[in-house]
Amino acid sequence: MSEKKRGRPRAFDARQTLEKAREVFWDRGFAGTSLDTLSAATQLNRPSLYGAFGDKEALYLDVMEAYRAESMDVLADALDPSLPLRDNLAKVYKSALEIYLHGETSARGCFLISTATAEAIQHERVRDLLSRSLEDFDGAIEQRMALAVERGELPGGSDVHMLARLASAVMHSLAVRARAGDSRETLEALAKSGIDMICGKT
Amino acid sequence: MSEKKRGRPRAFDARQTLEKAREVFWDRGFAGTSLDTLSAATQLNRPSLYGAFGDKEALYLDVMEAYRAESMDVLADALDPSLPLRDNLAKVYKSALEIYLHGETSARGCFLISTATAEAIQHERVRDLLSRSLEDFDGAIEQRMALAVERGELPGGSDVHMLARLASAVMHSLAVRARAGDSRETLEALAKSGIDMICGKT
DNA sequence: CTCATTTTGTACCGTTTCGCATAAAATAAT
DNA sequence: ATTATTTTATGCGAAACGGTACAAAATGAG
Repeated sequence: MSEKKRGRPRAFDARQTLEKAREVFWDRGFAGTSLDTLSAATQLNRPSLYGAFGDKEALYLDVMEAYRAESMDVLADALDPSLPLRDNLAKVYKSALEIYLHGETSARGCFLISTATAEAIQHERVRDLLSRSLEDFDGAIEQRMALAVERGELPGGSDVHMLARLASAVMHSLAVRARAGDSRETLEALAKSGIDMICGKT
Repeated sequence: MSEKKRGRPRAFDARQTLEKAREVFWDRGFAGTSLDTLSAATQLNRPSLYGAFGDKEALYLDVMEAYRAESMDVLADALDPSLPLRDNLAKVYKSALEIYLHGETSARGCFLISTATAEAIQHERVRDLLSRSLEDFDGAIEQRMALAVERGELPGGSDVHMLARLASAVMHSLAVRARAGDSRETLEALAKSGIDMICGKT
């Protein structure tokens, strides 16, 4: 690791650059973001962007992948098996809303649902990465729910496959509604109802 | 009505033009669609588009509004109060999937969720119309559910406000997943689980 | 020091973009 | 027929677009 490379050293951090690029894509979408805007936001001129990430689609895919990976980390955290399933779901929705409700002019919602869906038809690789992201999310929740059945937190014979996808469905709705401008209170109420519906009303 | 106008008559039908424009926006998103593409799809040259609808954003808003209105018609149909609530929801999801799963290269999902969310931050009027569309949808379902409580289809004291929003949440998820490429079978299974969850299992 | 290698910054290229100016065409009113 | 009015069609123009060529700058290797 970290063998010193030969030529002129980079004057930027790739990770930070991806974060800056994500901010812009998040607000304006993929097609709505120009390389000039990206260049300004990242403080990198276009040739440097190309050298480091390739063309605009490749950069966008990198940003998507980083978002997916971070989301899975946050999810894994929220699904801590030492907590009750109900608390797990509450943490999942709470951390999601923390992300969705952040934004400068208006709440930005989920990066993938708000921007990748728009490109999913024309850009197959975007669609595939979006699809994989949704699957991974469902899978992690399902895994935790399977454990909940073993422990008796959920009734034996529960369809954890579908329960997990319903839990994700509530998240998808939170994402869309946040982007549409719904208030935090409204969204928290939906999250709470979703938990009650999945785990039983106490 | 239909008083003959003075000048040269239009050689196109505004309604059909909006439908053609919608196809293009649906596949490519708002920012990803150029006026040339719209012009080709609608068989109208740009000045005619401008004369009839205004600029690209105004045209997109017209398309959005038409989609919203049609969706509400389809929804009203599905919510026919002479049917059981369970059948209503089944029709709602079935008719939604009919729309979401149509597409040339890939399933297009919901026009609003797939394309309007991307623009919602930068274009306030898009965000507002998106928000109103979601509210109207929720409201229509809630109204039907209130009736269901009166009739004893749902337990007395049911929180129809939240139940309706959970029913919508399943739809939002169907929309996102359809756009991501999920199969019809997968989506129908989610719809069925959603109905069971809301109306009770059987 | 010299050279190879990599990144940076400027400047540019060809294309596409949105929007409009202008004139021709088609109709109703007079 | 002439005029007023509206739509159509061609085509322009300035700006923005994605992408790259090229030279200067900054490092390690020899």
